[in-house]
Amino acid sequence: MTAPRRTAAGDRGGRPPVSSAHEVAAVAQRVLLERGFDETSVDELAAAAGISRRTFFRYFPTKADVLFADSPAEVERFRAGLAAGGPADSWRVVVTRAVMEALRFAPEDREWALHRAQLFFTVPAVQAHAVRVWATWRQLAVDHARRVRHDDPLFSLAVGHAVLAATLAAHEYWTREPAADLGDLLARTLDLLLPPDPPSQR
Amino acid sequence: MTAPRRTAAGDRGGRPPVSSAHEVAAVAQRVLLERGFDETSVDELAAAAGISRRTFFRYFPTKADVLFADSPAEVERFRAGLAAGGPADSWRVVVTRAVMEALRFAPEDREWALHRAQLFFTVPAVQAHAVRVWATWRQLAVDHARRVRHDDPLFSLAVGHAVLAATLAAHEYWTREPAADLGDLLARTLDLLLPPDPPSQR
DNA sequence: CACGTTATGGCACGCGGTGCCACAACGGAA
DNA sequence: TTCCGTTGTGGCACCGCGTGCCATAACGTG
Repeated sequence: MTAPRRTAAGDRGGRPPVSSAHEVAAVAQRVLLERGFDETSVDELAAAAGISRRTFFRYFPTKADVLFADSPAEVERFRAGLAAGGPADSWRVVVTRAVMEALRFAPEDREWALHRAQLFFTVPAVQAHAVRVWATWRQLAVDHARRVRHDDPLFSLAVGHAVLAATLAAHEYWTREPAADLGDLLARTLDLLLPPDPPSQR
Repeated sequence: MTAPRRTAAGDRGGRPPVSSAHEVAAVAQRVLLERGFDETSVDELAAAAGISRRTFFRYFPTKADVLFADSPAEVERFRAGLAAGGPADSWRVVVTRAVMEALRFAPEDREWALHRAQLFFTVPAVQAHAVRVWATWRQLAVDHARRVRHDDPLFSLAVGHAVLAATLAAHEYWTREPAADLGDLLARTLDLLLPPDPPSQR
């Protein structure tokens, strides 16, 4: 019947892509940082990456998404970090470790991460989009908290929002004091904002 | 010269507005809730309010702004609440009171407030805009915290983000349990998320 | 009536984002 | 080789949001 499946061998067939999401993101990020987010149109980004405007929107559903190309990897690290916590570990420690692990970057990516963070707090459109992306983080944190306090949904929600608030506070401070270590800042803000262990009462 | 100032008497002159921001907001909010945010165009909102599309954008800089018509009043209540705290009051109590005071609504506005909260967590465009509006809240909270701990800017930032996180968590819970009292929820989430009083160490 | 003032509404434009479709570039089978 | 299915590409038209520009309407005052 119409042989829908390709034989085997690499699972390829059809026209090969002229580029990749990673390549386009790398070019676009550089251009966006150089010329400004709102001052750069998608047409310019596409031209810089050597693709058409229409193809750009196949790689990224939104102009802002090009700044979050590695977001899925971060989310996956966060998820793995939450799952890696042993039963003996305090949940606050588990969450803190997971956040720090998820947001860790290679030294050569530090400047890029800093620039991106600065975009969050200066360009409204980027910040707006970041909130939508980080909803996944929040949900993961909420699910994790629910496993600790399945009796108190408000507590779980608060934990989820606390994770985001701590992450944002650390990044905001970082943009003003770039010499600081983001990991240290995250550890401190999480310690400040994560609710304390539930008292043994009730 | 050219008599720039009108004589006196009510400070009026020129063509009178055909409507007001409050009237337009009331109509638009109803339509948006009935037909959905993304499914309603600005042309439809303008037509429903009896004004032109161009005039709509003079009343509100953005389609989403029509949902935040009373935001300035809330911000002002928040600011006043923060300033009203006596020196004997704990800063956590002051902040909690200020938030609850700012977000208090008349009983007849309860349903509208609930619907608006539901829009925050379902329509990405609204949530994105809310973040930008609430940056003012955060800044006020940060400034207030700085008066308590002027030595620790990271602490101040964390407080600011905690206020927003608690507000969001309370609203999110409220949208799922509309029978709950928003004030109670706010008090609980703020108690969970506001950092504890700085220990007397150092 | 002429004038300044203020609000309105129409028009054109740019930009982000989407649906549709023709076509290009690959592998495989006849 | 030719035909075919598959997959990526790019062009085009379209819609909605938001803005700048400008003509004009509606007021008060001289």
